[in-house]
Amino acid sequence: MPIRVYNTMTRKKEELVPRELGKISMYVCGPTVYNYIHIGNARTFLNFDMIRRYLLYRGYEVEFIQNVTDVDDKIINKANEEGVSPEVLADTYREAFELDMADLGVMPPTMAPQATEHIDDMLEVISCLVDKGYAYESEGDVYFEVEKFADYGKLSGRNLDEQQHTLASGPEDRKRGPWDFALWKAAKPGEPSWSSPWGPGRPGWHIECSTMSTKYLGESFDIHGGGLDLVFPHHENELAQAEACTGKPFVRYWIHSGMLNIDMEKMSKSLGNIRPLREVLIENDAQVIRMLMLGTHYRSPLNFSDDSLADAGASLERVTNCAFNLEDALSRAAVGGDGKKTERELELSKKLEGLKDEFVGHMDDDFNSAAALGVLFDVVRETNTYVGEVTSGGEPRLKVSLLECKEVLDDMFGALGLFQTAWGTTSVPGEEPARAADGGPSRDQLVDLLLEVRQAARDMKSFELADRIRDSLTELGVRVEDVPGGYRWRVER
RNA sequence: GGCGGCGUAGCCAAGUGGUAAGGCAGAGGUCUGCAAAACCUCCAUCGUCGGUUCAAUUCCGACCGCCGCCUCCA
Repeated sequence: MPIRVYNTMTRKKEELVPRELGKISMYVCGPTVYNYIHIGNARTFLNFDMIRRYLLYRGYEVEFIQNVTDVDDKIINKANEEGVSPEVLADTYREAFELDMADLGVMPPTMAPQATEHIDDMLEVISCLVDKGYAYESEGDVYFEVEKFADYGKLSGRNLDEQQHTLASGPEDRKRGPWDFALWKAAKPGEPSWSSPWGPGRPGWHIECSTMSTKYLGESFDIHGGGLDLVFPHHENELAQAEACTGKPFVRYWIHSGMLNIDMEKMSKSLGNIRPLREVLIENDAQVIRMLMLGTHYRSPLNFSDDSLADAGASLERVTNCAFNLEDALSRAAVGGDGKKTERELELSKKLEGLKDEFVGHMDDDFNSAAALGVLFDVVRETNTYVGEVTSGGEPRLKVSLLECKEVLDDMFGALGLFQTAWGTTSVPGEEPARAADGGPSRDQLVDLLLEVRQAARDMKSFELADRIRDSLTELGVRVEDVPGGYRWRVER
């Protein structure tokens, strides 16, 4: 079964057929590094990380390029405010961005080209456009002449004559048409600049993406992504530049991530409701944020609030509980006698197999992570039921069937990017690494010792003492649960 | 004004021309010394009004409400 993706250009779901068999070339617009990113940015990057990981899961080789815009009005202004050079400012926030992404468990791009390191490449494209008559120089600026590009508007479905053209504060008089946009901006005093055939200046915003995406991925690469708000004008302009210059289709599939609102309102400076990712991460595990994002289809609007965050946390806990309890059961399960599955185990295998197919079916359908999560929770239920049977003794159960549950769960986590580190390794709860000791007793040993004492107290019906031990451990963040014939514990995250 | 999207249970959120996944919360039950976790059961006719159809929440139309974009924007 093929993967189907919604293509913004055609406004339809289409079968994903890569340019090259088994290989996906993908470009996602990255940050302008003038500030810490906010939770809305994070949504977009998490969505594309999910998409990338799913493509990997489905066996594609994925080349993932994400640019860093490190020269721009916003950067220059912010640098002036802070009294540092634009270069230093951009470097600072680029590094912060990389840390944020790592915290979120977003895989680093295959390559993260920076605009300032590709000025020459951009100048080449601009020259190409000037030579072909699509661009013109005007007082040291160079503009793309929208009227010359017949297909202009095909991505965003706009007819420019019918658009409200709010006059920008820019140099309107230097442009031939109101929709013409800058490829090159003449330098003003004190601004970073590079020399060009049209005098010193710096590139416009859109040109870097056309240039760098094509440079690294070639013509007509597979997927171009970004936030929905970039469709117009950013992507429309990128497309115009690239296709005007090369004469070939720029991109095969345009994918756009839906916007995130805060408490039902658009996040904006004027409303003062911007939520920096870093702040959110102080009180919330990255996995909670990912869970929240996965719960809504990537193209739908998503409302972000403390309530929605709490909600996501609660459902994530159901998953982590399952993982912990599964791990615990695994540690106490019998190897499994003659290794032959009983009717029960055969039924379980069959069910898991079916759920896995369902899961893939949902993800194949335009990366429907919300529906896929539904299936994940079905697996959680099956696992919990089986783990319950194992834990409560009765007939001996097969370890291999527990491992089967684990395999399916881990598989789905990987496909969704849940519990994955930025570097492609997993950190699924339950698989606690051995706690290091300094030669003395380890934490585990001490906790187990306490719990053995508690168990003895319970056996003697000294419930007051038993509860005291449990309560004290709870206060210390150690969660104790009794199971038939024993106990299990874990450290709360 | 142009383009686009949305309106599904208390909340979040999938989805389908044939009587609606999943999560959270809630109610009841099982298990437990208690608790926790878990399991079981219960909890919606899908904004309104028309139309097409044997059958619509799902298709079409109108209307109401909400939202995004229209060169800052993930």
